Amino acid sequence: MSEAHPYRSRNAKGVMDSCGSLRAADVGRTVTISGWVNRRRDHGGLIFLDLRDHYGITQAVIEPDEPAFAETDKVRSEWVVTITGKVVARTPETVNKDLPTGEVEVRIGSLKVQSQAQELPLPVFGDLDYPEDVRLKYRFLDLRRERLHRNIMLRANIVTSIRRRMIEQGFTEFQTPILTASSPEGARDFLVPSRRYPGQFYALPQAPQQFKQLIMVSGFDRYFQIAPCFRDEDGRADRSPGEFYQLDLEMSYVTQDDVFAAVEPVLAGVFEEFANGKTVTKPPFIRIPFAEAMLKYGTDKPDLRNPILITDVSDVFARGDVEFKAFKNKTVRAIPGPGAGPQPRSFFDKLNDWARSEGAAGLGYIILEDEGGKLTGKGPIAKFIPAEALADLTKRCGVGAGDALFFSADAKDDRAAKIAGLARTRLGQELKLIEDGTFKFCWIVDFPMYEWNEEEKKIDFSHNPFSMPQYDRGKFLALDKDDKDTILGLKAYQYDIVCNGYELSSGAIRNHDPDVMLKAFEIAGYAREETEEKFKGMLNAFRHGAPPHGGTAPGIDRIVMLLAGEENLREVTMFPMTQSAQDLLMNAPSPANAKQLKELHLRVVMPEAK
RNA sequence: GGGGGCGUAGCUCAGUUGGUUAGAGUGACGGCCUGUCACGCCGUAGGUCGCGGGUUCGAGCCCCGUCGCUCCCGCCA
Repeated sequence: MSEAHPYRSRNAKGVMDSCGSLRAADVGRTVTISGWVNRRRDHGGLIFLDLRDHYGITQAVIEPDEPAFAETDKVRSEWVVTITGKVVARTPETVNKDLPTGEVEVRIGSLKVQSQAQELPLPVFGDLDYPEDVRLKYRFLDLRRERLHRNIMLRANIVTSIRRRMIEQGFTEFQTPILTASSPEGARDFLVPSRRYPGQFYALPQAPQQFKQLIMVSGFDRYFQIAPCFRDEDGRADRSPGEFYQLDLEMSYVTQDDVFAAVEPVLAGVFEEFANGKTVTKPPFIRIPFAEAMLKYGTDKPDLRNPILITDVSDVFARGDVEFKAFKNKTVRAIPGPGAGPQPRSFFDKLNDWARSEGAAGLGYIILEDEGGKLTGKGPIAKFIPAEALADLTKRCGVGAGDALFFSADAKDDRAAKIAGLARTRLGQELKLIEDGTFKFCWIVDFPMYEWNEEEKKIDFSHNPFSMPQYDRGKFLALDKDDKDTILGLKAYQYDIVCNGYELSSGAIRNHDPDVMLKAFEIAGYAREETEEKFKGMLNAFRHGAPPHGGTAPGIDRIVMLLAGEENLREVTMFPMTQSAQDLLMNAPSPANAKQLKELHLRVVMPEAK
């Protein structure tokens, strides 16, 4: 303790002083603290500096007859300074109750400028909103601001909590390669050219999928990793372009229920820890089969805070006494609008316009009114629906006088379901029915193994090609490519976790049987030799004793986004790219020089100008 | 790849039907001010109205193209 520290002093207990540490108990001490000048208030004779660091804000003050006055007079916002001075108590009327350090201030005895700041493109002080490109280019300034700084710390704390909870559940963290092989199916890969093998490429992992399965085959159990995942796909508000993080996990000798039982307490626990007063679904989370989700919610990621439930009413419009031609021979889904009856005509017109903009033919509706104790329908299509049919509709959809009922109709089931789902969300928002202050979890289970690709007229994997089909092994191996209906009806041990309308996690019980795997890929159009070649390592492993295994991979970024109350991943990512996948701070991507290209045996062919 | 929104001072924004010299707040700079904590008061500087083209006597405003950011569709096993 003999030599003074150049930036930060310590108290008698050896605890470091900072811009957030000083309290009334420190009055009388001489301290050294460093930080950014958050704000400067010049009273001519008297200068106040609010000094800010990671830990907080402390007011410093100096009077004109002090030796350090001239130096203090020079400093501006965001300069970095070190001050040494005496901690004094503020007079009662000058205490700032909004600051934890507000009972004291530091009298500047000496001040050293460590770093100056040019005029700021983005003020750190204040909480105004600024353009995204400026925020990204000057991310280091944005990160100094309270909101982002808080979000990033929240993220770090959440990740720490997840690690602790996983380890407490008996999981072990393993690292997996970043430079690996490209895999077919799925998203577009990022490729890394090989210097030593001309014309050959590594790929960045879209997820450590095959590695975690190999870890299970290698005899380890209960793997997890906060894993970076790379996918060359375009961004969305809830999907970063290029890269993101997953809580990747895998377990051996487990059923689907075992995976659920392992994951639920971790997610529920971490949400409860950071929910900040919001309620969280208690495990076990309810399980909704995919088909039921598509019917009742019109999506495989339902927001259960929205009380609206969709009902299939195709049969009502198929009845002989219902003569509404536009709905005949179509899938018709009814979406209740509780309490929407009194809304003005413009409300219904706007919804109809919106539905058309989503590609629907429109959004039909009837408004339900009480006419002398009798429930009647009003609106453009009400006249086509006789009383008996109307009674059936209202009973099945659980609506009454004062409510409205909307209809999504399409020749194709999935399109009718999708529009109904969008309408459900929109109605929930417009009618303010979405419950606030809660995180509602559910599992979506029994995803279809395959789906029909209309464009290419072929069968595709609908989700994860490594999932185990829910089907008798012998019958599966005997399937013919022409058993289209059977194949498209197959379900997989494939499941998602959904929270408040966001897909948080996707997982499966894996297919660890090489014969079933070859068959599964064959059905999706991959020749056996092709599958052997693409998954050589994994198939080989499966032929040397593979345990049944399964897992899932919750998205870290989305978990943090939900807990931070943000609606965009960039608000919880330290150094995000733009939606068009550019890093404006580090200037990536950028051209490679001739030497680099030569070493990699690459030549650039620019796209032709339009 | 496609559709919508936005783009005016360092920053946040206003800008009428197309009409003289494009404004305000904030920040910067200078002056005044001893208890502020969004300090206050006075003054100064700061603009290729994203860029290019067109219509017009005249364009920040209208038209076409283009660039950037963003939201969405496609895509995301």
